[in-house]
Amino acid sequence: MPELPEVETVRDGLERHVVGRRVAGVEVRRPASIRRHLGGAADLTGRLVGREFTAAARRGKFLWLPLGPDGDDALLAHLGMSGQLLVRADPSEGGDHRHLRVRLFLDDGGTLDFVDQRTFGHLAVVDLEPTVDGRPGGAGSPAALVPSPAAHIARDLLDPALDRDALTRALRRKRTVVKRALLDQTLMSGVGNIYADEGLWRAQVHPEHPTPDLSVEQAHRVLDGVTAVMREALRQGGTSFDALYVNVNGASGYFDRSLVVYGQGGRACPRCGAPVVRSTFMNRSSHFCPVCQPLPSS
DNA sequence: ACCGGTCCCTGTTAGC
DNA sequence: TGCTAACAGGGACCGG
Repeated sequence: MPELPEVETVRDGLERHVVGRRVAGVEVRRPASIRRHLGGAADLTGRLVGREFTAAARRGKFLWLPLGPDGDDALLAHLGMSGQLLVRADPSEGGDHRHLRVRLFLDDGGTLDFVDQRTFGHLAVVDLEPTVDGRPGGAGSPAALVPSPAAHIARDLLDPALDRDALTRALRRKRTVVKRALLDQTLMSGVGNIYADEGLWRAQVHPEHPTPDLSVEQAHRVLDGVTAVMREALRQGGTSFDALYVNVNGASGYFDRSLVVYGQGGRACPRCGAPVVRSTFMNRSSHFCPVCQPLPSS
């Protein structure tokens, strides 16, 4: 499932392979994949054809490609849990992907294909608006602009413009439990179920540790743990599961081999040997070591 | 304003 | 073998 490292891998691929190219046509095969674009397929097509992709930007799990020449709007993409953006040089070679939802024809004969099996992802053309702090909108963003539908999303843990001390304070002010806070995209963005579990294991903090009870040191450890695991995943090209996620050119990441707790229920904790516990929480599964990550005694 | 619960959606897999 | 149910989960949305 694409979280920050995977989306950043896609962003990097788009920057290298799509920026500078122009849209020649749009084919929407599944209207639900553009459900967030008010105006439908015709309007989406009208706002894309003839426009040039001038950059590839990202904040958390939101990706956008600013459109030239004006650069005050952008193609916004969210990959959801199974979305892929595949660059193809010649779509007539080989068959279309089974879950091809939207195809953008580029002016040099290639395509940018949006493929999404589970359909939580979407594309839209949206206006950009100024960031509240005047800093660049996110990774790869050349301007202090952010897509309107992503303006409520907080900066992510790898963003140089992130105020880490303010985030630590905000985290401890929350009246919830730490894993829920990690997944709250308005507090910090980019963290999903996988990296939340891995980061909490590193920090030796229980997923249901109440946020107000986190010491400053624990809060730092949690943020550092999540940041570190995402950086390592990014270096390895993102996590991949059963080929659902592939990067912009179709190459799978391989960080899944390095996962310590996620999906490892019953396996021995590499730190202490106790069996990793899998529990259900927030309609999601949580994985943690009950010995290394004890709940605080209240 | 903040918080927690629900639902959306589809393909795969486990279990009877 | 064939069916059903569980499962995967980001984020919009809504009620308290």
